[in-house]
Amino acid sequence: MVLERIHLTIIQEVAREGSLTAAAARLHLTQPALSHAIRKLEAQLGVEIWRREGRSLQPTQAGEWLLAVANRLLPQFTHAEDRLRQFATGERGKLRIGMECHPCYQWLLKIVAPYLDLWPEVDVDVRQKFQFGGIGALFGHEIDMLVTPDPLFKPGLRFTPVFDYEQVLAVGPEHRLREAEYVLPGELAGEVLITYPVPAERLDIYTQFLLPAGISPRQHKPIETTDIMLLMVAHGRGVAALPRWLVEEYAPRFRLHPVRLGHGGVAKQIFLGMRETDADVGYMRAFVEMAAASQTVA
Amino acid sequence: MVLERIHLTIIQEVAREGSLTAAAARLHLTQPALSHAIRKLEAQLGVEIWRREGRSLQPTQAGEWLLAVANRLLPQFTHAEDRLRQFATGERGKLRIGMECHPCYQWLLKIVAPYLDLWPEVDVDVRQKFQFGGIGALFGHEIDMLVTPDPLFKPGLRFTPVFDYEQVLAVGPEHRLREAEYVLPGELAGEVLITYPVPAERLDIYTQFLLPAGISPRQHKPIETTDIMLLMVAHGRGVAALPRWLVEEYAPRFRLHPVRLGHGGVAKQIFLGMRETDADVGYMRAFVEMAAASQTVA
DNA sequence: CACCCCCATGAATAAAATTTATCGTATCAT
DNA sequence: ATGATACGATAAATTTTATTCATGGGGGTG
Repeated sequence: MVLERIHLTIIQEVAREGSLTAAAARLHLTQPALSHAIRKLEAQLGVEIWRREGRSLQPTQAGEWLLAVANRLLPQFTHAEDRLRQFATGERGKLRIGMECHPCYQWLLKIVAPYLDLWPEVDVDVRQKFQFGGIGALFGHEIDMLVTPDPLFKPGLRFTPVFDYEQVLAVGPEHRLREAEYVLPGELAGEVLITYPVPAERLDIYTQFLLPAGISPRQHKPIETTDIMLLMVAHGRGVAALPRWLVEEYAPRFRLHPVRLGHGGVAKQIFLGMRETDADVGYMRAFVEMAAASQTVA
Repeated sequence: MVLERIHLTIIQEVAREGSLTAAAARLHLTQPALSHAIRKLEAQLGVEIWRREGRSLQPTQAGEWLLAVANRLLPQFTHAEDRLRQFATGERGKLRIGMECHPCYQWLLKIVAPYLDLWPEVDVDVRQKFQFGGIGALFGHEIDMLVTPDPLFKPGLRFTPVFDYEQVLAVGPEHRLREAEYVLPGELAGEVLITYPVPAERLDIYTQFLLPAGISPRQHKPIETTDIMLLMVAHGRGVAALPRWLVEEYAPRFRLHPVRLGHGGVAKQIFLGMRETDADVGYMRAFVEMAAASQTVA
C-alpha cells in the first residue's frame, strides 16, 4: 500500500502545471507537502519519478508511465464518487456518451433533447476522442455508452441497433451526377472525395464501395466539421459520403443532392453499446429505449 | 478526495472474508480501524455501503457497485507498484498472459519454457477467465498479452499472427471415420460432439462448419480439460474439433485419428494481442518475436 | 551580481488514522 | 430460557502520518 490516490493526483497536476509550486497551489497544499509525498514514494519504490534538472522537473521513464496510470485511474475515482452520491439521491447520474460516428452527432442531439426533459436529474456528456478507440473507452470506464456503426459482440458488452439509414453520395448543385439514380465506383475515380479525418478502414465509402472495386478517388480531403464539409460539396469542391437523412436535412440550405451508392445502395446501422454490468441502470435503459423508439417515429 | 485506496481494499477484503473482524486481521489492522474508515466514507458520500443486519453486513446496491470498482482498480494499483519497482531494476517484469484459446495452452508452454531461460528476470503469469473477455482484460489492464484466434484490429491494440494450424476432427480408434480423408457437416448429425465449455459462437466447428450447413450434432458435451476430452474421444464417447498438431501429438498415447473438416479443411491462426503503449517494452517485444519464430521451427 | 524562482530539507505542528477499552446485540448451543 | 460467543459501534487515548513553517541551495535571468 505505498501508491495512493494522492500520488497520482500530484503527478497529474505537476504534469499539467509544470512545477511543484504551481501544482501545490491548485491542490490547496504547500510545495513541501508535495515534495515530501513524492520523495517518500520514490524511496519506497526505489524509483526516481522526476529528474531534478536545474529548477524544473523532467519526468523519468517511470514518471511518464505513472502519469499514464494517473490519467487512467483518477477519472475513475471521481466518477466512482459521483456515482456513489447518485445512490444517495435516487436516480440521478451522469451519462457519458462516446461517439465513433461523426454525422451521428445531429441524430444524437435529437435524442438527447427530449431525454434531458424526461430525466431532469441525469446529466449527459458527449466525448469524441479516445486513445484506445470507443470500445477501449467503454472497457476502461471512460464512457458509459458508445454510439458507433461498428458493434462488437463480445462478452461484457451489449450492442443494440437503434437507427437504420442509407449512406449516399452528396453532390453539389452543378455536379454532373446530381440527377443520377445511382453512382458506380468507377465514376468516382476522377472526383475529390471529402471525408471525416479517420483511417480509411473506418470509412464505409472505402470499405463497402471503392476498395471492393479497386478504385481510388482523384484526391482525398479530410475535413473535421459537417457544416464545412457540406459547404465544400455545395460549392463544387468535391463529393462526400453521408447519411441520406443528413443530406436531405441540409439540402434546402446548401442545395445538395443525394445519390445512391451502387445499384442496391449502402445500408448502415447505428448501434448503442454499453457494458453489461450497466444493463439494469434505469436511466441508461431509458436512453437506449428512447433511441430505439426514435427509429419508428423518424 | 474522499474515496481512497484503503476504502477499496477494505470493501474487497470484507466481501472476501464476510466480516469486518476477519478482514481486519488479514489487513493487519483492528476491527474499529475499518469500522471508522468506512463510516467516515459513508458520512462523506451520504451513502450506506452495508446494511447492518444482525451481526453480519449485507452490502447495499452502492456497496455491490463499489466492490466492482475495487475489483477493477486494486489490481491496477498493485501492478503499477510492481511495474515501478521494475523500472528500478532494469529489464525485469511480470508478463501477464491471457488465453482465449483452450488448446493453445500446450503451444504456449513451448514458448514460455525457453522464454523463461532467456529472460530470467521476467515472471510469466497465465490467466484464463475474464469477466469482459480477453479484449476487455487487455483494455482494463488485467493482462498485458492475449493469446486468441479472434484478433480485433482496433486503435490502441496490436495483434500479431504467430501460429497457423489446421482445425481437424479428432476421432477414436474404432470410429467409422478414422480413415476418412475428410468429413462433411451432415456426417456429424448423429455424433456426440465434445468441446470446451464456451459459447457456440466461439467454437470454429460451429461457426465455420456446422452452422453454415444448418447441422447440429446429436449431443453436445462440454469438457474442461484437454486430456479428459481426448480420453473421451479415444474411448468412443464422442468426437472433438482440435488443432491438428495437438491431435497428432497425443495420437500415440491415445490412439486418435485426425480427420479434415470439409474438402478444404478449416484453417486457423493464433494471434498475440497487446496494447500499443506496451509496444516498446523489451521483454514484451521479445515474447512476440519468440512466438513468431516458433512458427518456422515447428 | 543581485534577484527571482524553484525545489529540498528538517523541525515543529496539525491532522489523521489506529488502537484500546467497552458496550449492545444477534446467534447458537445447551 | 440462558449463558457463551461472535460481531459491530462508539468514545477516548494514542500513535502515526501528513502538512506547514522556516530556511537553505542552486540555477537561470535582467
